[in-house]
Amino acid sequence: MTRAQIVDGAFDALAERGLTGLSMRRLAQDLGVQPGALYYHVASKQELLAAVATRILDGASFTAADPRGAAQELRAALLRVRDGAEVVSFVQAFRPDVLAPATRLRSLFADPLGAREAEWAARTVVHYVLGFVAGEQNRAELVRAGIVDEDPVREAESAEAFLFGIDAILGGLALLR
Amino acid sequence: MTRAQIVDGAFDALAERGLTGLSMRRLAQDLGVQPGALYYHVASKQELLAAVATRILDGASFTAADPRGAAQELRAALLRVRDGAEVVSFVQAFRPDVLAPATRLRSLFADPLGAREAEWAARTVVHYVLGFVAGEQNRAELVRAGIVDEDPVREAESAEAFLFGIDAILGGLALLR
DNA sequence: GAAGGTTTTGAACACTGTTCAAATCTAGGT
DNA sequence: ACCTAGATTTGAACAGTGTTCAAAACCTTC
Repeated sequence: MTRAQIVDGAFDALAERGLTGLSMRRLAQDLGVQPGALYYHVASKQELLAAVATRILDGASFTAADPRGAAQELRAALLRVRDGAEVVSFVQAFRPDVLAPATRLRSLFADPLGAREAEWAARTVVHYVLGFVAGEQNRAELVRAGIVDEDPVREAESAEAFLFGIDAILGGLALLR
Repeated sequence: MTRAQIVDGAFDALAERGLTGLSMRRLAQDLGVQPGALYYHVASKQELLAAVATRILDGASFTAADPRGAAQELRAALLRVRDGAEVVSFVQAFRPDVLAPATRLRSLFADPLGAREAEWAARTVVHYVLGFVAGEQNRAELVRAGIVDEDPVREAESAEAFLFGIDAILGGLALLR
């Protein structure tokens, strides 16, 4: 039993059962081990979730040269796994450096803007992306739980809606150069 | 013991001890009652938090005629109570209508934009405000817990940073008219 | 004072994350 | 082959969570 196996298991459990279905006990059960064994390899559930969040963000290569593409990459990576945005948001709360990948985003703004403003610009984009995708995935969870009905129109338009906001933000940032 | 008293107690407990310090048992203890008694007046903790979130948002009168002022009002209301943004975000996840006050925001965009776009614009602003304030308050919690040091510079600039993002978004939205 | 409805209790259920001494397993060295 | 030392795992417990529900207590109204 290695740490990597545990992180993998947590990632898979998250993808399959969502964040509410991811408990240390259930994870241990999946791995065929007692709960206490996990704590030899992992300090806490928070630390484990931080590793999972990093794995989620690894899905975004952040190769795009423009902020628009980077934002789309980030959204895609978050959407790839159930509750992805919520996990990243949660981890960001106590480990703000999880979004170090977003440093790339910041540097994309560094040209026209000052250092401080580039930081603010990157954060603006990240807040929006995280909030938007969390909203998408939350709705998906409500649908899955049968609390609200599916909304095919909204789903079909979600990419368009996302880009509407991104383009507004980026357009506004361009004005502030 | 009335429902209003329970919501008040929950609100006060939230303001004093934060979201992690707000349990049904502790709340019952504060009110000098057994935990089970709460469930005669309140269906669940989720429902209770929804009521608390509504109370938090009541702090924002949303009288401002411009989106910029409305966003500042929303931020102020969230900042008024500890973990305010997180609570509202959480409630929004299963009761999207909590931000019905933001309907006002949407109508502010309805003039230059179409109905669909006005909705997207309002959501963009709300995502940003919620994310930004959650970030502020999370940092405050980390400071309170002694995990990170205070950052007076950042704190002093937070209002400026907030408006930077808001102005970028609103400026960009104005371009899309 | 008795009846009836409203509210509270007290105890339990089924979970949660986490800790830790004791048992087990796995090398390495003699 | 045996033994020792270190690395893992177990099993049980601790302290907490939200929630339920029969039974008790409390009001009111007749």
